[in-house]
Amino acid sequence: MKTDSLDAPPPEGLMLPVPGVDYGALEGLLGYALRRAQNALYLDFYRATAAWDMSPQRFAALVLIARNPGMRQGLLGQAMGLHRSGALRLTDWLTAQGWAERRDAPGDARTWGLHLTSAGKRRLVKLEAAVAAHDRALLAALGEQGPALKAGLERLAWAATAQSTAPDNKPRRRQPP
Amino acid sequence: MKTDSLDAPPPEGLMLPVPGVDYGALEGLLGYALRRAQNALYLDFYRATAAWDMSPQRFAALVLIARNPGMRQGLLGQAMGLHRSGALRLTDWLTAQGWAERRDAPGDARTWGLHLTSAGKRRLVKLEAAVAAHDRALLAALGEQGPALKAGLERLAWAATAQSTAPDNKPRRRQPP
DNA sequence: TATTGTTATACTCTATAACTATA
DNA sequence: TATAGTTATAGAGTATAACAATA
Repeated sequence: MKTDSLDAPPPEGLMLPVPGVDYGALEGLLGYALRRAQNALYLDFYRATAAWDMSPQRFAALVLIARNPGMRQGLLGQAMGLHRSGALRLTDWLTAQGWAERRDAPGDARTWGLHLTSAGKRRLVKLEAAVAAHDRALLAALGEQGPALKAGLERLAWAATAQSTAPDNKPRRRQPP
Repeated sequence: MKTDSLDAPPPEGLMLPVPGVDYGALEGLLGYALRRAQNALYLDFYRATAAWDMSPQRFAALVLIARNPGMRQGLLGQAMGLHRSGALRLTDWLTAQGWAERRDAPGDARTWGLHLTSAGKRRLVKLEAAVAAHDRALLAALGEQGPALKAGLERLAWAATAQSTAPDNKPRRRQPP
């Protein structure tokens, strides 16, 4: 199951409109506008977190573990839309870098409880501040329409979910060649 | 240069809020809302284009080539934020699948002119209709705030670009280990 | 000397499938 | 029998670097 993805390397460059190129139907698409915005946001995220070896996904995992100490690896994957194996690799990286650690979970010997290390908690404070500043600057640039945009994105996520999970719209994965 | 990316496989699952999980600072971030929306939109794009072996990126390339017949491979990459080698692979796939073809470009013997094949043009009509329907349904679900959302996304892309390319904010790529 | 496209290679992210241990 | 996590493997997408041909 492969294709065009959500979590990939930071883009080589910006998807800025190139003068002289006709974008045709793309200009009118909400999906394309979303893609362009995310492309730009990703690049700015990497810039804002240059002092850490961070990615939007890793950052989200750190926040989730911080706020839900002892959470299972599988639950982390579920919250992030990842397969179990993806959650494993992500957790491996976080532990290897000293951000988090696996501890025995009470009750079920099959599972780990994920926790931030002391160093991880300490480092996360500054990292969260950097991400918050990056996000705040964007929101500020949008002026009074910022909050409406965020609300709109949340509605959009909901609408797309409803549409792709509707009973007569069978979900689909990419076909093998 | 690797990490978390824009074009990767369709996500395993939706990034829906999981009951009982505390999302902490993520809930307030514009960037996280954007990510969630794109996750859902990607999944719905794949559903809507199930009759083709399509991805948002491939679709964008097809539209660009259709509207700019004879465009160079490098220009395609530039418009899509891709490295030359990425544009090459993308073009290889489009030609292998019979969507497009490389023709000699007049004037410069180093470059190709990219064109849709006749079959590609024919197939693109239905594909564009399917994508447009998918996008229109989302826009409809947003009601009268749809156009504002699209405009907001365009402003957001602009703001993030301005922020990451500001003179005192040096752009950055992920560091090697 | 710079640019276009190519080749070869490597890395990251993701998924699938089979396996182990536990429930 | 089902679930959590693991291991091993494969595939897609992207990038880097060196190269040839052309400008």
